[in-house]
Amino acid sequence: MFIPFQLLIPELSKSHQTISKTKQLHALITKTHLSLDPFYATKIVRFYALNDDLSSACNLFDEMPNRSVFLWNSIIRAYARARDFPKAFGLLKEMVRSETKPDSFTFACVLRACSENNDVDGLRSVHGGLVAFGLGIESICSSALVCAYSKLGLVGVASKVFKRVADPDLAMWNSMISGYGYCGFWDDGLKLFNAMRIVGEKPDGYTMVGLLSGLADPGLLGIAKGIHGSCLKNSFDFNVHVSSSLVCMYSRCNCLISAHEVFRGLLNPDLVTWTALITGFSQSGDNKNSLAFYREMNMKDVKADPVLIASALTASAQLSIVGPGCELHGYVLRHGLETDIMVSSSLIDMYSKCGFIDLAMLSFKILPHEDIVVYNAVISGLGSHGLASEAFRIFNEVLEKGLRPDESTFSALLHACWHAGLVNEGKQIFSRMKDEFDIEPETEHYVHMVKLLGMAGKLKEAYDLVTTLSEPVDAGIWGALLACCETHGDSRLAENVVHHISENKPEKSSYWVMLCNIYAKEGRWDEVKKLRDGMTNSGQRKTPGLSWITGSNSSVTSLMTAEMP
DNA sequence: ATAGGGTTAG
Repeated sequence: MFIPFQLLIPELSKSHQTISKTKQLHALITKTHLSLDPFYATKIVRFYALNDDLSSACNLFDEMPNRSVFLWNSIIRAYARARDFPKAFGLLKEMVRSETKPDSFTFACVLRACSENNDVDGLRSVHGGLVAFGLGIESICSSALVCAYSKLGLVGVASKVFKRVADPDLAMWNSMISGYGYCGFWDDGLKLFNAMRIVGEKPDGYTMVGLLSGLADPGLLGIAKGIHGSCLKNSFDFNVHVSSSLVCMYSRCNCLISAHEVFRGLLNPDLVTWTALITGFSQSGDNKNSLAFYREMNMKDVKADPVLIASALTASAQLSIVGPGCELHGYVLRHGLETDIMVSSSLIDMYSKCGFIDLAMLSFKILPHEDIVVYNAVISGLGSHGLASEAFRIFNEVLEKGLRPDESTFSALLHACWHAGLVNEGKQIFSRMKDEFDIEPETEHYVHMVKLLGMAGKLKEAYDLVTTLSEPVDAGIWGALLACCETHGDSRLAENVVHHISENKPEKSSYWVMLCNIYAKEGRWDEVKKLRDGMTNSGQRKTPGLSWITGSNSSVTSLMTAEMP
């Protein structure tokens, strides 16, 4: 097939071309010397980018003697979208030195790349660059800056940029409102929303989504309902993004009844909305309903994608029933999703949480081993089955591959050591994590260390480790230590720990119950009675779930109701 | 002539 010259312009005007047509168009403009005009090349670079053939796009770009802003922007955009940020950055630097100067669109594109790449330093330097080109208060650059800074959590800097813009347009208002939303400053978002209406700017769907995205606490349900009402009044509930945000927001606020209500009001919920609902139920602990909704969705003509499959697999893992997980595995195989990172790591996690570590390993073995997330899933699976040496073998594979372990990798390894009672190995990996890999231990790492040391009877060492932390120490860490005191019947240390906890979190009655248990073991019933009366008087009779610390709370309940000798 | 900045699940 050959493209005649008369068809060049019509073919270039299309929005998409196959890779073979793109190559023919490329050849055609080279032969006719139309490649001297960057207009044609710009179109073809776009086609290459849409076909994920960046090296051909780059060859064409390199051949071009004249490069317009359009041509530069399209090649930079192509690399930025393909997440080859070093190349996109390099091209921007080259462009700055060239005769064609970057414009606001060039910078907007690179700014987005910085935020997707979590590159704060890059962001600051691009910010400096665009100011040098006189684009510091230009609206496209400013809204891109506000978004990029807030996505990286620097909402203060974002708001400084915002305040310098004299007459913000709708996109600018929206960027700042959703910026506050990402960072959880819903109240600042709401203030800005009101300010926006005072100056007569009409909000749109983006504005509402931005406002909703900041709400993630059951305590904010009143505010949430208010914003929901305002969405209804303005008919924004017909916007799929707004309605899906409403479903997510109610799920985050743990109000699944409202999430479900909003969902049921939709004529045609899309995949995103289904996922919001299914994930919402799973995250609130109602995994049965989560899977029921997944089945309901399958009856309709909505096709699940990797994100949804991963979420449904997580729900099955939490139920520890392998049946639905196997069904999902079948779907994964039929649709060729088994190499997707999210899917495969949840599949490994599901099989190991359901007790089938061999099936987890089987899913792992067929994968191209190149992502730390998948390794973390398998290390954590092996560890929770007591197979610590296997877990360490996989860890060494990570290092041999040149992959960088992250905080979850170490969390999984420490957990593995705890399961297998490998105190020295645990201590060793804990220091390597800091010294060799430069990862600061977080609460979960300390909890694992305390459990590891405590279970081995090294209560004093565990206590010393906790006291090296700066106050306030997370109550979960003290709780883990207290559980170890309970196992070993060390009431002196337990009293000390409870004292530490009650300085920060006096309302946590479960810790008092554990101390109560320790006294009971020692037969100090007078102490038990004192504690129990004290708790009854302060209305703290109910014991919240302790399973995450002790593995079971049945002994606690029986003690609290038992008659004392 | 050309595309190019702001939103949603995980």
